Amino acid sequence: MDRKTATIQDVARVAGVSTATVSRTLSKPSVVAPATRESVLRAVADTGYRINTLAANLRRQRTGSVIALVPNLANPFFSQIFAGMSAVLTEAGLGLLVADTQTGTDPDDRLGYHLTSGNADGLILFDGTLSRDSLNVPGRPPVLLVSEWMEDDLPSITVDNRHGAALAVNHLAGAGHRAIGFLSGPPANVLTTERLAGYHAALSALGLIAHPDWILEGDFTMDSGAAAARRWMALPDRPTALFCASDEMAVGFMGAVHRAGLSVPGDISIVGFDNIEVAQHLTPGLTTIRQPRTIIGTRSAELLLDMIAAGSLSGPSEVIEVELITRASVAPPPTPG
Amino acid sequence: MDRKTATIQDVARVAGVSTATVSRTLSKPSVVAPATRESVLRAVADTGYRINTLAANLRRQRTGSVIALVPNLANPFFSQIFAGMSAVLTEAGLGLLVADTQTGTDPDDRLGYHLTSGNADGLILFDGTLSRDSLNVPGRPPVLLVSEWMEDDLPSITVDNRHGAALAVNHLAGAGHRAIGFLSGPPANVLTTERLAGYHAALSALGLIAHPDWILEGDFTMDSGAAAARRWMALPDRPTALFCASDEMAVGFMGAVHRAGLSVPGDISIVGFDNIEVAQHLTPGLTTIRQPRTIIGTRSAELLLDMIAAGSLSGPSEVIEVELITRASVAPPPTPG
DNA sequence: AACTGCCAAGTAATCGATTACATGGGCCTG
DNA sequence: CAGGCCCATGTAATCGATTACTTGGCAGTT
Repeated sequence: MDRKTATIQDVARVAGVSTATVSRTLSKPSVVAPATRESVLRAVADTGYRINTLAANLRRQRTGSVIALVPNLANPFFSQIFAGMSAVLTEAGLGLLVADTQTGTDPDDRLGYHLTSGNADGLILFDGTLSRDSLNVPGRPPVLLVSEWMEDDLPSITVDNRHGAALAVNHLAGAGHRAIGFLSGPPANVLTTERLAGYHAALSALGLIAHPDWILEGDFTMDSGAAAARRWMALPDRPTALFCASDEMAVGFMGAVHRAGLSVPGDISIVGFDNIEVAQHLTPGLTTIRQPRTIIGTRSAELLLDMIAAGSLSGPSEVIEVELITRASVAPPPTPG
Repeated sequence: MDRKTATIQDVARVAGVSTATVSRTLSKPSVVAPATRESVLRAVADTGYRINTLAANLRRQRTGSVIALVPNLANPFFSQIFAGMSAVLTEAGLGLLVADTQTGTDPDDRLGYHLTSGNADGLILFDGTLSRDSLNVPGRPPVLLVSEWMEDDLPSITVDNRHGAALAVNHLAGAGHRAIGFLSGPPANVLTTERLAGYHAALSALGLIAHPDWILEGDFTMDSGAAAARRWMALPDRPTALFCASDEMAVGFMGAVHRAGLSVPGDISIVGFDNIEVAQHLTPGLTTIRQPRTIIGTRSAELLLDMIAAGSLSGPSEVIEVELITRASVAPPPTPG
């Protein structure tokens, strides 16, 4: 019936107290006398009062939300991370706003916009292609860098990409492969450079060589994996095993190989990275490096909440461990001849 | 340097005008004299002023955001829809808050919370399992039901599930199949009932019968698809074709069939529903019914924006067409003997 | 009885914008 | 030249909470 919802004034009137008392009852009940508290709570129930977060946040100089800024919202890789983040943030009374850097104009502008808009108490940034200079804005909220970052002092959450690459390479070598290729992401991408570095390091440690032709370039998408497969098949001296920097590329690669009448793992063994859900349902099942995405999400939210609570732009960084998941896409190399 | 960001007062002082003029310059520039406008804009630039959305929204009695409430944030099906929604909402100056109904307690409570919290100017609801009664709260914002709804007068966006099912069945029948099964979602789910109805209708129209054993039950997940495959293989009289109510289940089904040494489409032809990205990279490529998810997202946002602008709880509903995508998972039935 | 101290509750300033209404100057018209 | 109008701008109330500061009452102490 009542179009407008009750305000704190209404509750105060009904309970016969001041608005200050109502506010206190709701935020720190311990400081109000039990009898008063009860009558306020009853008035709240009677009026159907809901706190107006906007007004509260304005007064408190906060926004009540955190923005997750991803390169591309349509990428399902993030959804599971969002779920973890959302659970933690909701618990803390914060909302999760999502936005991507591809809508509209320049990605760095988008970041700058969100940093200065004052729409968030904190930002979680997934896009490693953004310029670090964009973060130099006065009065910006705390920012946590996730996944695609490395090297510097800004608070971040990453996974151990080098170790993951080493796990993959060692597993392939363990199956008997000596010609192990790498399907990379975009060259400038940190995930690419880290996984590539891990790949090289692991090969050297094994005394194997990395032929430059064996490094194929993709962009993490399934389509780019399929394209890489066509290049691989055209190679005069094909590697017998391939470590793919993402499961998506591995899926595309396998699909294209099959379509060409070749077999995985008969003609080429494959290890992916991520452990996306479909990996275990493929034929053959995809051996891969698991990234614990829910944990990445929850830890990100937790670290950011700490920074927000501390009112600090700096905070700890964390490296999350990865794990080899063995399935059927790896077998000994084909016996020549 | 300055910890605090500039307020409208600062801009007014620098420009030598009143705050009203600054506000007007920013919101409806046409009503202020060009000279004044320019000096205000210069002052804005000089001070680095950013409008405080919280304060503006409080005054305007709106929140500046829309909540998308999905059953499960981790489900990648939604991410592409989010992308479409976000693009439209951002354009309109609104933020997209995401939340799921699984975190915390009772899903209906979660919906109720978001309806009354006053944190959103509108809600987009993807969870068809919620009770419609939950929407009966006074003073709630406009709500648009997406995808998992049917039948009533509330504004909604759906796809033509029956027609999609008919496309699938007709395609299978066209390849020569007479024993066509259906792999459903949860029985109570509207998508299930609609697609099942379409399946039955199409079979009748073709003069084919639907054997009850040929209706397998899943829950839209890959795992449930794999489980269904095991039940299918145990069937004394297996259908030679299967229409799956989701691509995810089709993926799981195909995987399990292959693992058992049978072949798709050699032993069974399959049509999915959704056209998820991986469908075209599977072996064989999955024939499926495409749902235009980006369009679902953009249209949802547009319809909701209309309702918000009109200040109305009601609005038009829309049915979005689906399309058959032909790939290699359908072939003529195996010749008996 | 007077004084001190403390606890619960009230008063009112404040967060930063928007906007209804008031004002004043310039121009046009008769 | 007086009257009326309009346009650009200023004044100040307002959105709905939080919270620093103040007040008043009661208990305990001497």
